[in-house]
Amino acid sequence: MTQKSSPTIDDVARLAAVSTATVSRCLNAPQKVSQKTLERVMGAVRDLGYTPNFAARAMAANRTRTIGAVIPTMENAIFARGLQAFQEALHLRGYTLLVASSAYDPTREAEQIRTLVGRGADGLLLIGHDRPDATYAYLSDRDVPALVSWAYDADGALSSVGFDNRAAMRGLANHMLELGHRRIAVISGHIAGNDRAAERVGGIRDAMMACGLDAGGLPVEECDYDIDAGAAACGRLLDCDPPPTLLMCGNDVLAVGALREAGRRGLRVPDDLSITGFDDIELARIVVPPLTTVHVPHRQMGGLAAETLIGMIETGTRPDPVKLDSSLRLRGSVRAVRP
Amino acid sequence: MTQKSSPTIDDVARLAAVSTATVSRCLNAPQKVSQKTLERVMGAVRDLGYTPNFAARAMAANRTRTIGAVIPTMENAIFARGLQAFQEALHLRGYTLLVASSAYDPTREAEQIRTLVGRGADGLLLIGHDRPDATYAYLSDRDVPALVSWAYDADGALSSVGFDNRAAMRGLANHMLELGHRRIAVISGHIAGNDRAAERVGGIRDAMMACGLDAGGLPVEECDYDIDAGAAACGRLLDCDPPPTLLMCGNDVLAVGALREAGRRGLRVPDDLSITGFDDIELARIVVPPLTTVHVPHRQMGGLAAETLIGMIETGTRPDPVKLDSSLRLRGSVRAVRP
DNA sequence: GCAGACAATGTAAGCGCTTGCATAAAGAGT
DNA sequence: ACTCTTTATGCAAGCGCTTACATTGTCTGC
Repeated sequence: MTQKSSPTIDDVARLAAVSTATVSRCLNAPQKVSQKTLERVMGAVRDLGYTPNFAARAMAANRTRTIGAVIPTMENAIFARGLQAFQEALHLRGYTLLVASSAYDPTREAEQIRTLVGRGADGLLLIGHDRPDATYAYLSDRDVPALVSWAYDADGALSSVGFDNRAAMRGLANHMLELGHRRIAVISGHIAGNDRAAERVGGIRDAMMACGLDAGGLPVEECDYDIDAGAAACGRLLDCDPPPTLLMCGNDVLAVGALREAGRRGLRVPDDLSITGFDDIELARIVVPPLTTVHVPHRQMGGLAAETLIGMIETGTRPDPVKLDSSLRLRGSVRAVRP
Repeated sequence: MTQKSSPTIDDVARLAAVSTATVSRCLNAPQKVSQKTLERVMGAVRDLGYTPNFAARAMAANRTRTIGAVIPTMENAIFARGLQAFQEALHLRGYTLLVASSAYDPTREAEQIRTLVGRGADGLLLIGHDRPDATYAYLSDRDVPALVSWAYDADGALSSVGFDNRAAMRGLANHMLELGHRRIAVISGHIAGNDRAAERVGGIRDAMMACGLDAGGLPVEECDYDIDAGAAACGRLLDCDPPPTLLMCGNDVLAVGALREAGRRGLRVPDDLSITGFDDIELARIVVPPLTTVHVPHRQMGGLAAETLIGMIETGTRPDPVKLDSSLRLRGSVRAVRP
């Protein structure tokens, strides 16, 4: 049914009156071929509308110039944006991106990794460090270069190009403590299997402890990373007595949910309740009031991750981990506590 | 460097003491193999951690159970959502999705189509009908099943599973005319090469003409599909004298941009200016005021497109086009004109 | 004019899988 | 007991490309 009549390299070779080897060289290493032959062959390629068969190429060359990425979800714009930058950088170097998502499930992640490797990915980009040993064993068995992003851990099984989630959230929490907030509650994504979520909550605790506060009593609601779940979690936290003056959320999506729930209850943000996010997606600037959040350097991270991973693939070396800087974005969703 | 030691079908065959043909059958047609052999082979597969090599498989079988989709952009959540549904439906049938984006550029779209076909896509999903004849010629040359979504045209070169953009926007425009709006302006995405954009503007003109209004004088600003461009276009239209009482936008993203610009200028929406969108993405319900818009049945469309395309691939028939219904979502961003 | 070096091209062996066909084994029917 | 099915398995030919190696042609420099 499919590709009834796609021209093959043999057709091109015949039409240009050369061997298939020469056609292959014209496509992959033109400098090895005489000008005259090159033109003739490229003419034949054009006339036939020839496109090399990817599978055959992958099989013969044992590389695909394809890189796989397994991200937790496409739903959150922050990953979409980061991948966009990653993809653009790959494209400049002649690589193609294959994306799969794991829905924050380690089992699915392992499956997706296998699929991508089976599809011939020359290297992999993964998010965060927290995954089963078996997955790491698989990667090292197969000798597949892999890089972690979105997190930074100098001692991880894989090298990383990311930022320090803990320090970033600590910075934000410090700022909030300076504004006088003491009744703090947290809405976090599920922490199991998600080091970014764990580190962010950890950063808040760090800041509280440095202030001499009891971080053990910090109310933390874990939920899925979507607006409705964020709203529900916000509701549960607001029902506490006394209610918090500040809600720190694991990402902007949860914060938007919290904002909505606060509005539904007639609370004014930031006068009655301050809310913070994390990621700095476009949404953070569009909601009313705009969200105070942590800006994640997604473009820089994507670009650098691409360069680094390509380096690993082409030179076979393990790179030094890179820690990028995040920064605070102070906007209207927070204010100081009334004295 | 890559896949130093991935086990092959030969390794499995040796370990299970059968031929490679039997291993292949265990994986692809288990009912053709005796229970005993099946178990032995599957055990070997598990022990070795064997994953079939995709490229080899594609080459030998000349099909990949992969479907390609070329969408205008990943940035707009409406495509992301629609693809999500498409992908889920494909997955149920054992197919995998490969996505590429064209940035609304017909040349890039043609490239991406070639790439996907070169990668062995068994079929393609494309958005809209407006593309060069050469692209259609390529597809029919190669006998690649392809389906159009997001638009409906009974006479298109390809069959479609979509909705009537013109009728949908006409419905919204009718409603706005009933509310008394007469000074209407439009913010549209670029119309060249984009039948959806063209049809939506056409739908507004239809409604106006049916009301006896001069559709020729309708101010239309074309711009890129992003928030900033929408805001800028909104600014240009508001500078007209007299300014419009209603801004109809080609999609929700543009409408959010318009909303922002109106706010920046101190105009109250909907009291001073009504604004409408199109698509009904999540954002439409989150902005203040929430957007009146047209709900696109993206989930239904994605699911049905998947079924239809798989049908085309597996039976080789050309299906009847399907027209789905869109519906209005009336929210706070519009109000009747003061008498 | 000729050895030596280099550039351009061809030859052919796979890469890891699927599948048509041949073969072998096991029942079924008479 | 013997043939005829039916079922399970093996054999081996590709699928369309890349690339190591062999071959041929073209200059250099002496």
